[in-house]
Amino acid sequence: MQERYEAAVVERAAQQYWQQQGAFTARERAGVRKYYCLSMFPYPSGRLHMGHVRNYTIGDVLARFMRMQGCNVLQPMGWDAFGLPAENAAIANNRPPAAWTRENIGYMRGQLRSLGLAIDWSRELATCDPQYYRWNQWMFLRMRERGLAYKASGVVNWDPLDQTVLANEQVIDGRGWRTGALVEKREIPMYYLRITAYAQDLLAALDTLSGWPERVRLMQANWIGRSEGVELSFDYAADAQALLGELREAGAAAVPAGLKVFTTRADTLFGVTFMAVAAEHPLAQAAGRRDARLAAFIEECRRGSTMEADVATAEKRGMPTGLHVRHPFTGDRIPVFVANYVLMTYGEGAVMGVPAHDERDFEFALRHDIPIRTVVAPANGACENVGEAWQGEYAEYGVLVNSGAFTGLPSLAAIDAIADALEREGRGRKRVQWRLRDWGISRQRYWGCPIPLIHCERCGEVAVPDDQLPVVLPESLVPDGAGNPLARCAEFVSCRCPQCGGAARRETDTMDTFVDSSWYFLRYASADQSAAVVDERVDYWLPVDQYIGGIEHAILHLLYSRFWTRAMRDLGLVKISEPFANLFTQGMVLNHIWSRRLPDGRRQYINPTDVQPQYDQNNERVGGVSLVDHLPVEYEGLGTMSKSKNNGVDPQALVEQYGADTARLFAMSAAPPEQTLEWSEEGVIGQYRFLHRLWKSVHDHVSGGVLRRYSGEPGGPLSEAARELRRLTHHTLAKVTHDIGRRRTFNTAIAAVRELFNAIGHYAEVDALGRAVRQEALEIAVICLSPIAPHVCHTLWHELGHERAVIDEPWPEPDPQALAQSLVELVVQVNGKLRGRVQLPPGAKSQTAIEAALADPTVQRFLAGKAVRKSIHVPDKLVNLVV
RNA sequence: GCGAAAGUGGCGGAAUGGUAGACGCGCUGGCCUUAGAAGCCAGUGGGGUAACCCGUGAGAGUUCGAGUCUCUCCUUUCGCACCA
Repeated sequence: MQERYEAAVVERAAQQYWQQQGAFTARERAGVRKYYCLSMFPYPSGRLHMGHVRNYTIGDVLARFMRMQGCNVLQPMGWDAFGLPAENAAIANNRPPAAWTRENIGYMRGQLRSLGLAIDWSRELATCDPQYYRWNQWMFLRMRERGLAYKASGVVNWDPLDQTVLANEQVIDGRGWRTGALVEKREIPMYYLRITAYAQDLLAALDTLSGWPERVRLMQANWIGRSEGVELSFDYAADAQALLGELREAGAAAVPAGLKVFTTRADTLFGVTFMAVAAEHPLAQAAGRRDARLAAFIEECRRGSTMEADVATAEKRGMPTGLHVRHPFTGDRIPVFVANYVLMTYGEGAVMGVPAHDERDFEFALRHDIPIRTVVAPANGACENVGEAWQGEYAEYGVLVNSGAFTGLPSLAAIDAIADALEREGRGRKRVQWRLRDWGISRQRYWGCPIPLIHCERCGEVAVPDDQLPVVLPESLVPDGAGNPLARCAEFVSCRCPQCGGAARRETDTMDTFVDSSWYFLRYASADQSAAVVDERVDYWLPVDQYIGGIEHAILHLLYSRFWTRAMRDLGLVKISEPFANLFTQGMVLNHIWSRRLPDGRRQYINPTDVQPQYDQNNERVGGVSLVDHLPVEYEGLGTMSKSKNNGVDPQALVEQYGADTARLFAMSAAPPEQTLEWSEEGVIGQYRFLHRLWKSVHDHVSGGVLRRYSGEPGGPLSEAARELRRLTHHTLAKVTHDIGRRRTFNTAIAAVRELFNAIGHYAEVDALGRAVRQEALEIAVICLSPIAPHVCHTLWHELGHERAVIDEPWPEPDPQALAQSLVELVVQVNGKLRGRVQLPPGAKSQTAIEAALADPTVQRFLAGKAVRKSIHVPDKLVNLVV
């Protein structure tokens, strides 16, 4: 055996072996438990980043572990290849996105291979491949036939200079990223998928996803946002009626009969003192037509981005329309305002304002001098103070006051009574409101899957017939940032109408890339099937047994995939409803951020590898010096690794310098996988050293001759040291099995193996029996580590005298005999504080344990003169004496 | 703004409601070496000669016992529908 560990040699040999054996090619096998292990596929951005390394290592550890547990494992890989970054690169390099994307895939595939992942590469797919996206188109048309896909108008970010639609990411502080122009909201026609038809199912089924993190289920439930409430209509007062009548005569579009709102707090109805409508609301638009100041305000609301975070954090502003509605019970005139915080996309685009019982309405009322009417009092009777010296709103449920016939009812009963009364008069009804909106999939962008529709002047909108699919995206175009080059590509746009054969125009919008990623996990099961989107093999492999990906996908991607799977189920294509049985959400990878301000005011970010940090007396980074130009740089704290902050670490350099096993070991050991991981060069070196020591330890052991591991056969009694090493060996095996298999805490599994390894280092028995015990300890250490550092363990396993590869080794069971102990230590507490320890045989009775505890001299000192009032005994663990 | 999570030594982190700080990084001392690196041994939360005392973002509460459960607050991170 070679004396020194050489990562490059070891890793090349192991990877070659796996490839020659076709070790990770998966086949359907009856009677064997299948395990479909999937990490979210990468966007081919150019190079792997540490987040990828973390993601794919987690998946690989589980895949290899489950294989050794006897499962038929499938671990595939593919490319989420359509998207915006390719267009940005195309603009920057003046090259088509296709070329850039395919080059990146080639490079990153090599990087993934160098990590030694147990992937079945025969199923590789890329979403920009026409043989993949044709099925996007095919399924879109099936959904359209069933009314699951439809056309409607939607709001987008519009750059008035570039005359182009911007992604939210391209809006920076309300301005276009290239032009700096103030972004506007603009309505355009687009296609939607009716995800809301599945809202109830998507919400209810969250309860069945026991293999998902609770927090993800909560986030999805909140996102879907079911709320029960009352929809009611406020009649227009004379002023509003007159205006709307004028408009009607002038031939304006249909104007609704009353002002409809949705509220979860119908019990506060008598406290309504104003109404607020969104700027896009028809009533606001109507009022704006005769009031220049109002029109200017509405115009102002139109500026800014469509992002909800921007809308919600913007200053709450409003302006009266001068119009009024009538209260449904009292007939009071209520003024209508236009407000920038009312969303046209939620509910009816109008809300009733109850300042006394809603925080936002309260602030709005103070600013606009609107009366505040208390109609709900706390149930404990302290109602007389409410409504006097106003400190703030009372937003809780209570008992109704000043509410006509409903006065005295508790809130919940009042909601029912008010809903009933409204319904009798035909003014309202109870209904469920969802926060979830239908999924707009149209993108006015080039590098995506074409929407398979044709616009014909005679026949209208016509579907591309199935036998003409796929509608292939021309790959030679180069976008320039202004509009969609597809729309300027005559060969693509001009076509024949499939119905009438006349000249027609092809739809040039492409699909949201979330469409591509909403079903790729199904395609892997039958990746070579050219006649159908999926075949019967999908029933064997699906659902995914373990899905692994970043927490940032907790809502959108996972919800869209759940929806898409249901849509496919209802099209009769798959039998499952839920695609992912178990979900694991990994944390982000962080690194320090360093920057400095350039003379022209821009901020320049310096890669942490090029910075020598300076620390204050508390050892905190306060600043640093660039190693390149020796000028000072400022510390900005930790942040997720990103191109924009220039704080990424190139895994390639890491693999070249230390090897894939070290990179994998570091990614798994530095933090629990669900939490953020802080990059640390020192931490990497620590793992590298560990592999060297492990190698040397095996080398020193086998240089004395390889022998069969101790397995409990007679051969003379074991020494105390040998028994202790065996106990730790099997304890470690049990812990690693539990930590990888159940808890998924790879960091503690690695720590346990290191503990075992430290004990092996201190173990000095040299006779045959003693060496057999060390052989056993080393073998189990290697097996335990093999899913995480597979290359070095592949070689070490052979060196320990095995023909069969470690990946084909069954995962061992801990030996209960080795684990048995003759004495266990119990902790003794007095009033919950640690005061002593006693040794007892396992399973000692409470009385025995308490007597032993009382006999301990330190314990006695703390008990002196006090009576023991109570004693708690936790078997084999602890005694607590209460005095 | 709304939704979700996280805060423990100098640092990353460990701890089924039961010994706070496993394991590692860093640091200190020693061995080895011509020297350095690597390696090996020992030590390493704070205070105190010691017995002990204090310590898990802040404040309350539940409990025999709280880093862990509950509430309030503070800070940080993630998501908010056209980044993927």
